[in-house]
Amino acid sequence: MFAEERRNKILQRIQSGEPLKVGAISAWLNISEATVRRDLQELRAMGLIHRTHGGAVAPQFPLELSFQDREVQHLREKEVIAAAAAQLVEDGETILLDAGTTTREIARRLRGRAITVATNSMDVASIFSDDAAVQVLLLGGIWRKSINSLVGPLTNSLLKQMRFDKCFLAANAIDCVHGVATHNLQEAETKQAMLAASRSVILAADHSKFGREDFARICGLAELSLLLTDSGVSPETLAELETCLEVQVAS
Amino acid sequence: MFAEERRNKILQRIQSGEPLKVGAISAWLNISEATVRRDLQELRAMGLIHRTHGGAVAPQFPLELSFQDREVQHLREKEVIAAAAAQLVEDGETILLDAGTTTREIARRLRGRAITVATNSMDVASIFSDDAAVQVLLLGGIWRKSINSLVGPLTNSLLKQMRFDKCFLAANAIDCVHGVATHNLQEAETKQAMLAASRSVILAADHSKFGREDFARICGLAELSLLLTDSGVSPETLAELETCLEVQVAS
DNA sequence: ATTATACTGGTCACAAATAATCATATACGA
DNA sequence: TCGTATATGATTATTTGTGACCAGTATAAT
Repeated sequence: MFAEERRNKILQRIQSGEPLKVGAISAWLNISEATVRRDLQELRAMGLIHRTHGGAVAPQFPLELSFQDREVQHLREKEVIAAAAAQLVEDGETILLDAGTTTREIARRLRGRAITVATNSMDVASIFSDDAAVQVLLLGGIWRKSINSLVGPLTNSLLKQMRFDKCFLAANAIDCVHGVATHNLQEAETKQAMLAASRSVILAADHSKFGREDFARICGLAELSLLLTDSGVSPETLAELETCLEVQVAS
Repeated sequence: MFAEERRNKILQRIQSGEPLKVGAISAWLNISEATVRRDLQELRAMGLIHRTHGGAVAPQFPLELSFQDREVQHLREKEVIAAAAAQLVEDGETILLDAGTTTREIARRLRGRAITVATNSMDVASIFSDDAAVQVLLLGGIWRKSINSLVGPLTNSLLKQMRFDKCFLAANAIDCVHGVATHNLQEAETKQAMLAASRSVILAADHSKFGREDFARICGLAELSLLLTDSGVSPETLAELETCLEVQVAS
């Protein structure tokens, strides 16, 4: 039996919706499990099946493709940072929340508080959808569907008319020399406007963001009020950062 | 049973709107609660579910909105009106869509068109969440969660800075003498601002709205460019309306 | 407010599955 | 026939999924 033949047989059964185990295929076709795994690897590389631990199933296009398939990186760290961030917020304050997975975590911790939250992120806003305590002000703008947030000149001009107690900012890259940056110029502009509209600016960023550079510069570190990060940051980096601004390590 | 399979099962039940408890899932699938929590954590990280204490529910937005259809009154009429409304829109135009069930139907008919849609309704915006053709401009403002739209002085002042080709307006009450009205003063103000920001204003309203009065007046009938309604309107009412403005009966 | 209960995330350990490596067998062309 | 390339099977170290336990914390009841 040729390899090609084998793979077709496997593919057929899996595409019919039947989940197959490696051991079952091995016994069925009288080949070693190593070979089965190699076959499945091939099929997966072609996108014809979805590999799981122990076997394979048919790929589900309808669900997976329509949603953000990217998982949240460093979820643990973000949660720790978010908990610390929420403690910085006092009742009655007006808070500006940037778009991002970290700020989304912060939003979750702010549910039920007697505050006003302004944001340009649909994800952040949606967290308060059933929250009667938090008043949500959604900034207007062009809806960038890929990141599910509102950007553009309208968003920026809106921010010029407002003043917030605290702003929680997110960023992709933080570097002592080059400052804070993100990947998109338009987003960077919006973040700059947020920064200018807030009395106190707190950058919430896990340790993976440090020492990285990115295209669109937002601001220098000195312009921030506080840098909130997790304990994964190396002592050297931490020391270096602390020469530029106040740093709080959440744990 | 593979982890993937398990998560799909869980996801399916939760997305159907059923709130699930950790213990219930554990018993249902014969897995430990620890594993259930890890699964839910995965799904949450992907943004597919909303985690709560003790279990999980479907995320509020935008998933739910595009699927869940609240009971719409006069749906048949609204669909007819919406189809006619969509035909009035030309490619390249900038369209302003009011909040309301009729305008939501119009939005559905505009999917895939090469246009820019501005709206203060989260429901309307969400219809274009997976539409690459339509550029969506979401107006900012205070999020009134009960009607899922954005209102307030900010929304109104934003509209002053814009100019739209066409505006599709919704209203609760239409009367030849008393004009167009709705139930909420704040909403009425926003609708007035919409009216002022558009070259052409089309009021989309099914026949049940005629001859009714309501608290917050929006404008007189003469200020509208076109009244779009369904064939359920009585001949007398129709004749009366036509003395005030242009009327199109969709069928 | 205080207690009681339930849920949570963390760590550990165990088992299963995997990828990496090596050895062997087979096929093919020179 | 030989040498090479490819496929397969076996072995092993590593990774991953799972369940049990525990300390901390949120929710609910009083």
